[in-house]
Amino acid sequence: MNKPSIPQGTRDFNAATIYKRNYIFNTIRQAFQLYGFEPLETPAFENIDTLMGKYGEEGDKLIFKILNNGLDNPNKHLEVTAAFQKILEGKPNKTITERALRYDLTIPFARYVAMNHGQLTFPFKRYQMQPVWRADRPQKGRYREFYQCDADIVGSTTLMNEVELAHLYAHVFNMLNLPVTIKMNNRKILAALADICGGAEKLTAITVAIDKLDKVGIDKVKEELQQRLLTESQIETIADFLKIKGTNEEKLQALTQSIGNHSLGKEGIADLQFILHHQDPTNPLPLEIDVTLARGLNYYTGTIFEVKATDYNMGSIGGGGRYDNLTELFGVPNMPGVGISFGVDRIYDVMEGLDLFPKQLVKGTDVLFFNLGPEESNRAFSLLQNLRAQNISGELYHETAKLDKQFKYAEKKGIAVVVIIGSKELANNNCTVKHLATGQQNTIPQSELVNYLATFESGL
RNA sequence: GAGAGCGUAGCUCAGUUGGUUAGAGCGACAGUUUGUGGCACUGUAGGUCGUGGGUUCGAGACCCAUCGUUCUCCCCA
Repeated sequence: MNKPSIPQGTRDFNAATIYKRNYIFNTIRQAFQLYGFEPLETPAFENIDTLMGKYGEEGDKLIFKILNNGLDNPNKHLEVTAAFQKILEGKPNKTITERALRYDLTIPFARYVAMNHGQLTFPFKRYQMQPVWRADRPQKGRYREFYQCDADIVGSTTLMNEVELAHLYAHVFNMLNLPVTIKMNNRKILAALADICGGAEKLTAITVAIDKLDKVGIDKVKEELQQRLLTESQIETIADFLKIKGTNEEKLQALTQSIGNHSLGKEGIADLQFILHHQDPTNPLPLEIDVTLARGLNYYTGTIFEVKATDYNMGSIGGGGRYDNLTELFGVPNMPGVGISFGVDRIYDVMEGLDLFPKQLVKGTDVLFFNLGPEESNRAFSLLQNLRAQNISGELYHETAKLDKQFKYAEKKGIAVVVIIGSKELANNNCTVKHLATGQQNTIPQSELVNYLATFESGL
């Protein structure tokens, strides 16, 4: 028999990991609710049409497709064979696959809004915390199954939404004690730049190239732009644009000089300004204008966000932005929205790497009753049930065994208190309660155990 | 989609230019006179060296293939 294994890019989570993950989930969920978002859950898989074509060509390749059932039906043999031929040509079709695993939470949300816009109260603010799946090559900080936590606002164009989301980002990372930079840019600025440099159709080419600036340097970016058939003067304009540095205010000024005469550029700059000016100047958010920030998902139209941990080498741990026409893809126009996403798995990796998790997250069972014989354990069991009725968690050692063995079990499981009922205690109707961390122990009447532990527990 | 590294005990890893019966630490289990844990000591179990082929008198080591895994690029959270 083969050794058991799990699929590439997936993980099992043990108790200690889950406690820590839940710490992150709970922090994010509380913040979402604090800011007035309501929960939504959507299916793990969607109709393949819902997902395909929404994430660009690369994205389509990374969608996990689900094979249809019944392909082995002899009556459909010819049809299936022909359909499979199309798959080999790179064209998925419904004979072979008509469902696919969720790739992110934004598109399923847009699909939900399009289906239910008649019943929803706008602006609709929803949060969603569910796993997504990508057929990517796993590596550091990259998994094939991972959680996203999204908050989106649809049905409203006001920039106050962006302001709220920027504060929400800052709030969560502040609660997690995780230092971050929230990078911000605006697609209108990039669109204006593209327009000035040879036309809107060059937008994707330009954004892909300048997004690489901090990785490959200015010369390589120029090279790539040359290959993408931009003229010398256009490339120089872009190079000047990329030289924009300094504080956010300085960047805004430089941007105004560079593309401020262009109507779209002017709008983009004003948007950034609005967000930056709506914060407490005595306690500013870690916002940073980054003119090279582009983000791949092609449905963004306005503000774009990306969060990076400042003290740890990891890709972005959050991202988002404004999209004006997302539900139009599903036949419902005029539904502008803006949203952000938290990458829980990467946040976990960063916090683990920086040792930022609080120490007391792991809390095992409260009490272990020792098992020192049939009658003794019988008495212990009824006392245990009394404790459970008072919401004090406990267990009885599963069999009669030597004391040191039972002590070791309690220790390994992080149990704080053991209750010993042996022949002496049984005869005297009392019990010995020992606190493992301090080694202190008291012998008390069995009837007082619940109260004793209740006051003890509240002191923890 | 492109490239690189690594697969030896449950875990982390040694293993010399190819040379007898493949080792350590941790963990597990048992014991150190059966009512007090962590420490220490003693002992036990656990490996067809990822898999298949090849080179060789001889392969854990060298070669090829294959599977798994980690990392980088692409892209992304």
